[in-house]
Amino acid sequence: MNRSRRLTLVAQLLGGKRFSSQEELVKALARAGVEVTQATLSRDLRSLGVLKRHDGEGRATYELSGPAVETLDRERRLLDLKAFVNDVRVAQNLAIVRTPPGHANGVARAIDLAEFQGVMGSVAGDDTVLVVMQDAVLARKLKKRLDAIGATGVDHSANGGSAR
Amino acid sequence: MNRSRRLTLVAQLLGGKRFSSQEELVKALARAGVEVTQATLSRDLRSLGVLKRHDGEGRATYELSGPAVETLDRERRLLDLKAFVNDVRVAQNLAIVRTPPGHANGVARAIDLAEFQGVMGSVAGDDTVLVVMQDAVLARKLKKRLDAIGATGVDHSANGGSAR
DNA sequence: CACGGCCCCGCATAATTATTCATCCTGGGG
DNA sequence: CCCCAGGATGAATAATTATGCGGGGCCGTG
Repeated sequence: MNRSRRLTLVAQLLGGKRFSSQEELVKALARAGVEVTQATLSRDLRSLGVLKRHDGEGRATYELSGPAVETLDRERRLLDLKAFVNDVRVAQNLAIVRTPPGHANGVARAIDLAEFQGVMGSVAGDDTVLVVMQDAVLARKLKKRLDAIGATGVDHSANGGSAR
Repeated sequence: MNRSRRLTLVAQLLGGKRFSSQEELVKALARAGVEVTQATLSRDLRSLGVLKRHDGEGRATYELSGPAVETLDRERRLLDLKAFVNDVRVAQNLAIVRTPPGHANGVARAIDLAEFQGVMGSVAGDDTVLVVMQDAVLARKLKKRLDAIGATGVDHSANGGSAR
């Protein structure tokens, strides 16, 4: 198992579930067949630009750096769309995009920056992005585009549970 | 020194300089005349929703993840409308308001509080507020009002209903 | 005034995360 | 083949952050 493969896996795990400590993540990696120590993981998280946030009263969550960071290259945005769009539904001129917990923001930004035709704006919650489209036709077109991007790869099945 | 004052100060400090550990922040607070222990600060950071991220190579940074202050008075909210509404678009009966990252919530509250005519409710993401209006006409009117406020001063003649 | 409930805080300490140091590989030269 | 440089990693440990517990202050009630 080489390092960059491991980094990818870590990113995927973060996308799929909420982790509140590095030890948790170490165990998840172990279950996925990758054994590393917390020390290594700490280094990995740093190079991935992962951040730790406290949601409300209580537990911490590791998240891949979202929109706020400058390090948002095209590469990364595409990854967001590819890896973290779970489902897209359309209602009138609105598109509802489901993501793993905590990734709505990143996906929303990715959608904004991708400048799909007809996007008026989007609002991100925790695991849902609401995209307002100019009209129903363009909304359906957006869904197709996103579905297509998601179909092209990125394995989501790496870990066990989902948090919501 | 009252707690919420301290929280405000912490938020200001975070906005002005990079801090990479709570101890640093504790010292900065001390210089500003507020003495607290790291324990208290840890709790403060949590309630402010502050996050810690690692920039590129090396050091960590604490950042606010949302609106800096939690107790906003009316004065302040109107300021939000003036300063943080970047753009307003209308689609059907919805208004999409863009703000600087992290200010959507503040702006949303400000909109609710201003009680513009026809506002049914609003949802805030990170940098976007979705305002649901009674109908398209009122939505367009809202856009005009917000545009006007942004261009000039604060408009005090708002009226109407809000839901939230 | 006494009492109970709350909230906030500091202290001490537990829990978590980052780093230091020693290895172990790997890939060139020489 | 031998040696060196660089990168990655684990083990141990330092540094940082979170928290259990108890104390103190502040109401509202009886």
